[in-house]
Amino acid sequence: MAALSPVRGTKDLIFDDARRMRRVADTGRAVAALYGYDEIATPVFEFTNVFARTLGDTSDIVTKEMYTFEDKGGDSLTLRPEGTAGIARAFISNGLTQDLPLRVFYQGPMFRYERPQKGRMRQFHQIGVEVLGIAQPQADIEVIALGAQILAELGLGDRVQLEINTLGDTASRAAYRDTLVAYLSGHKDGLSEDSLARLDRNPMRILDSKDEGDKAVVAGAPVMSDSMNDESRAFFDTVLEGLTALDIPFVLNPKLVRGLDYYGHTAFEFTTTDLGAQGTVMAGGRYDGLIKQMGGPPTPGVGWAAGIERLSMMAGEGTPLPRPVAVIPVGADNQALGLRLAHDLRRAGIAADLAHSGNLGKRMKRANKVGARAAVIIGDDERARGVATLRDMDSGEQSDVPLDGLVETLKAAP
RNA sequence: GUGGCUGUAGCUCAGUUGGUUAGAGCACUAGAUUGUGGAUCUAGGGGUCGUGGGUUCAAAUCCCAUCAGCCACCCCA
Repeated sequence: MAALSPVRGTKDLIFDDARRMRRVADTGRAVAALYGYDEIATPVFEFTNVFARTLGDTSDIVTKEMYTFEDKGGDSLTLRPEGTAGIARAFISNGLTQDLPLRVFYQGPMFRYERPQKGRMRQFHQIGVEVLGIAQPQADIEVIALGAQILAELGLGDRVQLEINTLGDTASRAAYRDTLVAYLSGHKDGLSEDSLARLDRNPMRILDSKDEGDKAVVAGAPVMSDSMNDESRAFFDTVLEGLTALDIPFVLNPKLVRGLDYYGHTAFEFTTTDLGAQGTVMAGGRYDGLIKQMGGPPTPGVGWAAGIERLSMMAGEGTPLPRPVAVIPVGADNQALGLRLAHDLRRAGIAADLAHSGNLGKRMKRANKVGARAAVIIGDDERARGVATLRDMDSGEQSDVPLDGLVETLKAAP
C-alpha cells in the first residue's frame, strides 16, 4: 500500500488497538496478582541455544520459525518465540532455585517467522504464567483456574472451551509412543505424506491431523490412557477432580498433544470457534524436565501462555481514556490563567485538555471532540469576579464556580 | 513453505466493451457563527489507482512479475 510499510507480519498498534491489548495484559496481571504471581520480564532475545535446546530439535518452532541472527560479537542470538524457555533460563541464571516455589507472570512480544493471517503475526504478544517447584497436581489446577478467571474477567467465559489431556510421565509417554508407532507403521498406506514424515519425528502429532485419511487411521489407534501407569493416572485424576470441585468445565481430548517437546503430564488448551483456524487462545501444560534439561537442578514446572491479540480480538473495547475537563481561556490576557488551571487540575489527578489556540467557539468544538465531560471557561468577566464558568458538556448546564474551589468541585464530580 | 481470493483518498467503496482533468459517503480543515460544542448548509485540502515492467494512439481497467492483506493447509498464541 504505502511506500513505507511495516515488516510483514508486524503491526502498528495505534490508540484503540493498544488500549485493547493493554486491557488484556492488565487484566492478566491483576488476576495473577490475586494468586500471588509477581511479574518477571526477561529479554526479548537470548542465545540461540536457550531455545534450540529446550523446545526440541524437531519442533517447527526450532526448525523453521525462529528469528535467528548473529550479532557483531559473533554470537548466535534468537528473538524469543515463546516465554517459558527464557524464564527457565532466568531462573537458573539468577539463582532463584533458593526461592521455590516460584509463581511468575509475564507479558510481552514474541517472534515467529510464519506466514501471517488473522490472529497470527510474526511479532505477536503473549501473557503467561509459570509455577516452578511444585510437583503436585495442585499447581496444575491453580494455573488453569487462574487462566479461566482471566478469560472470565475479559468476558470470554462462555466463548471458550477448556480441553485437557494428559501426556503421562516419561515412562508412560515412551510406552505409548512405542505402541503408537507400532500401530501406525502397520497402516502406512493410509497416512498422508505429512504424517509419514511425522512418524519419525513426532508421531504423537499424527493424532490431531486434519487429513481425512489420517483421521481414519487414528480412529483405530491405541489410546494414551491404556499405556498410562498408575502414578500418571492418579495425577491426572487429581487434576480433573480439582477442576470439578472449582466448577471449571472441561472436555477430555485424548488427541490433544503439544508442539513443544518439554511437556509431560497435563496438557490443556482454551479454544474458541470465533477466530477461524486460530482456535487456540490459551495453551499450556506441565514441563517437569525442562529446567534440568537446561542445566539447572531438577525442578518441576507448569504454566500456560495466551495470545494477547487473539484475546483482544474477542474481548472488544479497550479501557478508554478518562474524559477530560476542557480548560478554555478567552482572550490573550487569560492564557496564563488557563495554563495554570490545567496544570493544577492535572496535578490533582484530573484529566485536563488545553487547546493551543482558537477562539471560544473553536475551543468548544475541540472540547466536544475530545469527549470532555465539562468545560471551564475563564474570560475577563469571570476573572474580574474570581470565578469560572463551568459547563456540563452532556447536559449543557452552566454555573459559576469560585476559582479557588474549582479543583475540589471537579474532583467531586464524577 | 504450499494453494486460493483481494489490493482505487485516513476509512467503507463506485469507476460501463480500455478513452481525455479518477468519483461518492464518512472523516479532516475553513466559513456561515468575533463569549458557547454536538445539528445543518457551503467551500476546501487530501490519490505514485499496492509496486515494477509489458501490450496499446490511449491502462485503475488487459498481460507478466513482485509486495502486502485475507482464507485454507502446515503449525501454533
